[in-house]
Amino acid sequence: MYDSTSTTALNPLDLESRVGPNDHQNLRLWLRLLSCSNFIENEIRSRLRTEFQTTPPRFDLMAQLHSSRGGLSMSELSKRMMVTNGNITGITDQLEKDGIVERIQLASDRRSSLIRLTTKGRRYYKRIANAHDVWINTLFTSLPEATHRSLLKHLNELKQVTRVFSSNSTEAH
Amino acid sequence: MYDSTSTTALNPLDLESRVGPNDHQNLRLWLRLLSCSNFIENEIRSRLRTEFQTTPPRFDLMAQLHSSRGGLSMSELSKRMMVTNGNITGITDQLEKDGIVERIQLASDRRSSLIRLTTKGRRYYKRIANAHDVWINTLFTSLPEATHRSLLKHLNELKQVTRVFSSNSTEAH
DNA sequence: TATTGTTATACTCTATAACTATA
DNA sequence: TATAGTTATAGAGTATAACAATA
Repeated sequence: MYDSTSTTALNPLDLESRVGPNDHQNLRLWLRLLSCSNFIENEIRSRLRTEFQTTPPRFDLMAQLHSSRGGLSMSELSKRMMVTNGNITGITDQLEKDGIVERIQLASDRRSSLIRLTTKGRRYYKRIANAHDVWINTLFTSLPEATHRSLLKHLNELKQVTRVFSSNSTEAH
Repeated sequence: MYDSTSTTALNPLDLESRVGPNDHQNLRLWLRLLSCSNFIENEIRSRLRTEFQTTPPRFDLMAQLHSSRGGLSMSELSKRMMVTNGNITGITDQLEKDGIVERIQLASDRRSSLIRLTTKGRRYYKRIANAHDVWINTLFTSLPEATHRSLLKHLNELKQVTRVFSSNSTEAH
């Protein structure tokens, strides 16, 4: 049974251990989601650090820039990464200092600038992204195809549902 | 419209936007999982802060203690929360200073101590946990029952799969 | 020798707000 | 007036390692 509250070798004590038999199914689902996500994120954080001396936020910023060849504004990065402008400035400063990204002044709006990967940055990003792909593929390798498809579909539903919720309560932070 | 570049209201640009058409399905699944989890976690972090002046790690520590009435050792907390002993010491210090937890010296092993919620701590925890339940229930409320069940089941599979992976490569950190 | 927990340190991320310069 | 981005600051989490006390 996938949902036993007792602990076996396959159900180690972790974040989810805090749910009791009377807890809501919603809480149970949330903790399970969180513990999956935290676990994988910790693995990745650790490898990014030891193998590439970088961090998830920096890697995410590079990935966002890589996926939009023309570059992105600070505000756009801020929205996508769901952190404040000030924090984007900080991460961008570090990456710029290392020659990985550059700020391009815009003639059209002189308040704004476009952030882009440099050539060096693009090479650096690709090396990390390749390793990252291997990590993820290894992690997910023995997940059955049907489970994979189901998760992809249903997590998308969850995403829609939570977005709607939040746009009602915490509009545009 | 919260977004410009070719995105519908139901698919806003976010972490997941960085996947391109050629990216692996595994990467796609991971980013979807991460963006669900981050989004909910951000909501909760924000509410814990503004409504209860606390943080997810502190709340998690309290929850772990609450679920095991007798209390837990620092090492046990460290394992469950997947952070180092030193960090558990820090969080415990803060909670102890606020009178929420207490350290109980053990006669059986004088190196170790048992961390327990105080009476005040238990009351405080219950207030937060109740609010937390409401938040989670609200977030998940319009998720169809079948989707819920499917996610619960398949996330458990994912959990097993990733655990196995990690115990091969990073035994007992 | 190994384990429990503490201390110290350096770094990063986060949140908030005041500020500038443009629009 | 509103927006883009910067600066400043305080606080928290994280990783690492050295350490003391005990097993």
